Amino acid sequence: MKHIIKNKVIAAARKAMDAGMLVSGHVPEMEIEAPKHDSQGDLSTNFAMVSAAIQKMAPRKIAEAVIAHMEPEDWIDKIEVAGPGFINFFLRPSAWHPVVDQVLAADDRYGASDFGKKERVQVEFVSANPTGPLHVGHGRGAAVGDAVGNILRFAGFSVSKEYYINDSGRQIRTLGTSVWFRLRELAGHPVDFPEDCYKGDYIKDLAREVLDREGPDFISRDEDEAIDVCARYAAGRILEQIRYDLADFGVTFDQWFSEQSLYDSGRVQRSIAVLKKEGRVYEKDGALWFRTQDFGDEKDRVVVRSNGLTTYFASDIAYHQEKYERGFDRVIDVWGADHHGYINRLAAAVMAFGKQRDRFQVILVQLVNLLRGGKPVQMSTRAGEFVTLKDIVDEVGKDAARFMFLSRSYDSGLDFDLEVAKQKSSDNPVYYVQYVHARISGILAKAKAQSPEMDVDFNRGQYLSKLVAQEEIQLIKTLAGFPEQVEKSAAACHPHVIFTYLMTLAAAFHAYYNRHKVITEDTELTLARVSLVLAVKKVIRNGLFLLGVSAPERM
RNA sequence: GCGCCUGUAGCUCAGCUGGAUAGAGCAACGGACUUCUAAUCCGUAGGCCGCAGGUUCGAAUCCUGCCAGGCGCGCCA
Repeated sequence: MKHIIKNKVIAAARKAMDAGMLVSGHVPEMEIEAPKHDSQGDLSTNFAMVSAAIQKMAPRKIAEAVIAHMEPEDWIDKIEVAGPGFINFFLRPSAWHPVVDQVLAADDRYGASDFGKKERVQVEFVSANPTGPLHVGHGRGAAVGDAVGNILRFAGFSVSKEYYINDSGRQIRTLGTSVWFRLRELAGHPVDFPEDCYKGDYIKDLAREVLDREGPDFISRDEDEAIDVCARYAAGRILEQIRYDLADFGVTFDQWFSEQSLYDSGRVQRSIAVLKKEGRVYEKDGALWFRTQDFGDEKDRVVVRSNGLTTYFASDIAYHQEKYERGFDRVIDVWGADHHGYINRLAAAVMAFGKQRDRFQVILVQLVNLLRGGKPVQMSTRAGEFVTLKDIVDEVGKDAARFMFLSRSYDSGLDFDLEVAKQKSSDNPVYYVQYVHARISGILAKAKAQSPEMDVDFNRGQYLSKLVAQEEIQLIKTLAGFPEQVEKSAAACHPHVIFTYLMTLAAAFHAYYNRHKVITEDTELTLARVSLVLAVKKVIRNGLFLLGVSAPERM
């Protein structure tokens, strides 16, 4: 509808110019949008205002000239000039009816587009160290990364979702040490458990498993070797659990990428060699420094420590170089907000490898405030006391958790109240939206039962001219807005745009539902309304799908 | 001190690539179930858009400064 209006405006402007009422034929970028108030019509354009400078005319004069040359249409009621020069279009219901048909025809592709032009995008998210279970913060990152991937894919990007496994380095070693100490405890050797080791109960479980597998003689193994065995076993098991928990949360990846593999393949050393060759690094105090300041970082960063070990940064450089070599046009990393200090140095690395800055993007997800009935839930990672993602999914369910995580912009901190997420009421947005889907399913089932000859699933927008109620037109207008919202959400990588849209659509439906019966005595009206609610059902489902939330037939 | 994020109704937040009279949910108050699911709806009330300048025909939106909160500033990951 918007581009039809836009074309009409352009055509009218040309005619106005031919008639000598406008001086320039130049058509600037204009907006066609739905005004906030009904008194301002159904659609509105700022064409006259943005043309004022070019035409050297008052906006309202331009608007009047354009309207005067507009071809009349039977679906346009009237066109007005308003405010500083807006051109407002008041449409008849027939203008909106084709939308229902479009939704039904496109079905699960309604809202999809080629906006991304198949650009290859990698979205890397979660990427938690396999040293312990995923916690709440990881949950938000997982929900965001997964939804961003879904949305970009739907908007025509070629998307790959990836998990980077930090299975190398000191933390894994610490994990091994933690298990080893607990294992010795189990075997009856009193130990002084180190302060910097992982303290959660899961470490004890892992120690028990290692002991069972390796047998009692394991205790007398060389400590260095034993820690290594513990580390490898524990990391493997924890990663397995992470995969499982993510799958339960509805998150799957196209690729799991091991940090260790970058070392094994010599990739890290090669990247460092390239930096050396290109003079990007220098030695100071026995360490090797990367001149990240040349690319806008606040200070240079160490890639090889004076003890000869590489830093985490070194493998990250190699990893990101490898991403581009795999052919991705754009790389998006989803990180917790506490890692923001890391962006500039990695961006420097990307630029050092000759990539444009905008091909690397970091989505910083702000922290989650976990509450229970309004009161903060106390957590201490050091003491190993924290609420895991699994705990949350077990308590409130996957759908409620995901919807809650995606309800706000990730730029803002998020209050996640377990009590609210569990409530089956209007306090809980997920049910508000899912309820629409379930309600419509109920209606369609009843319609089918009453008139078996009416095949609602193959309904193709019949008797749509019967749809004239204000709530019906409002509902169709909202349906018409979905593709644009998907595009907006994709362009900004903001999943909450879809959340907000779904809430709006749900509200429009509930308002309609409470005012009008779908199944009436009038067969034609009933068929028209069945088409309409079927279209609503499909759009709700498509939107929920993008957020990774299910659309239930019954509640 | 420096950097990133945030500041909008009592609370939680949308709106931020500039547009008309700033929106939603919760909480408060008053209504609607003989109905295709009341997990819903309708109404009322609630605002120096943190403060001060600037740019603009027009600023919650862009720029600058300040104030407040969160996070970060390692040869850790």
